[in-house]
Amino acid sequence: MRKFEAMSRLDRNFYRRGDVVEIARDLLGKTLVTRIDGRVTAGKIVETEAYSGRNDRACHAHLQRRTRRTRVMFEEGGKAYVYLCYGIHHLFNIVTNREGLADAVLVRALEPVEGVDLMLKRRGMEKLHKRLTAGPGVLSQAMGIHTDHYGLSLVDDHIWLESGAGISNDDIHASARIGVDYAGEDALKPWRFYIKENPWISRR
DNA sequence: TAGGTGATCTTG
DNA sequence: AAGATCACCTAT
Repeated sequence: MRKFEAMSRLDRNFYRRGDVVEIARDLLGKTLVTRIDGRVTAGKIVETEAYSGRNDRACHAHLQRRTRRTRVMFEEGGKAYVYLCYGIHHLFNIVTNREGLADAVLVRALEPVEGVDLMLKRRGMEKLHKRLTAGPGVLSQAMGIHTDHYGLSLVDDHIWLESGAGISNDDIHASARIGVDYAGEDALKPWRFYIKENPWISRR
């Protein structure tokens, strides 16, 4: 039996709630699962960042423009927003909120749960090391997520999330988001969340 | 600390 | 049409 089979898949009501910051916190401890070409990999989410389409210059959709890249963020919550960053890295985001309200949560780090051998192979690594899934670019590579998955429903059978034991507020640390200095004062919003003391987060 | 890499956005 | 920018990662 797989470790996550005792859990249950998050449904669309989880993603369609209106408070993206709350959802970013709730996502800690949930398990992200991919089944690609019939092969399953899974990891527990240990670090996230919230992005709001309104009043947040760090969000790609904050100007309300629906481009080929930002389009999915305006769709109803529960879909994958994957984009290419710095020409190299595929970053995986979870779209939230109702149609027309463009919020998303970036998944920044995972603790490997299943399919470690396949993750290592995708990463070109020999041995298990924190670098396997600590960081938004590397975790997407380990899980096999790339821009072909743009717009996929997270209630479907390719990429989805499983519930898990919740993380108590005492065990969650909030801090400023990483790499968003261009956003001015919005860069100071404490919208990065991670599980305290967890060895798999992307930065200390 | 610097450089790679390509989509996206801004400027002229 | 060209240049700047960018939710990163790896190796010195």
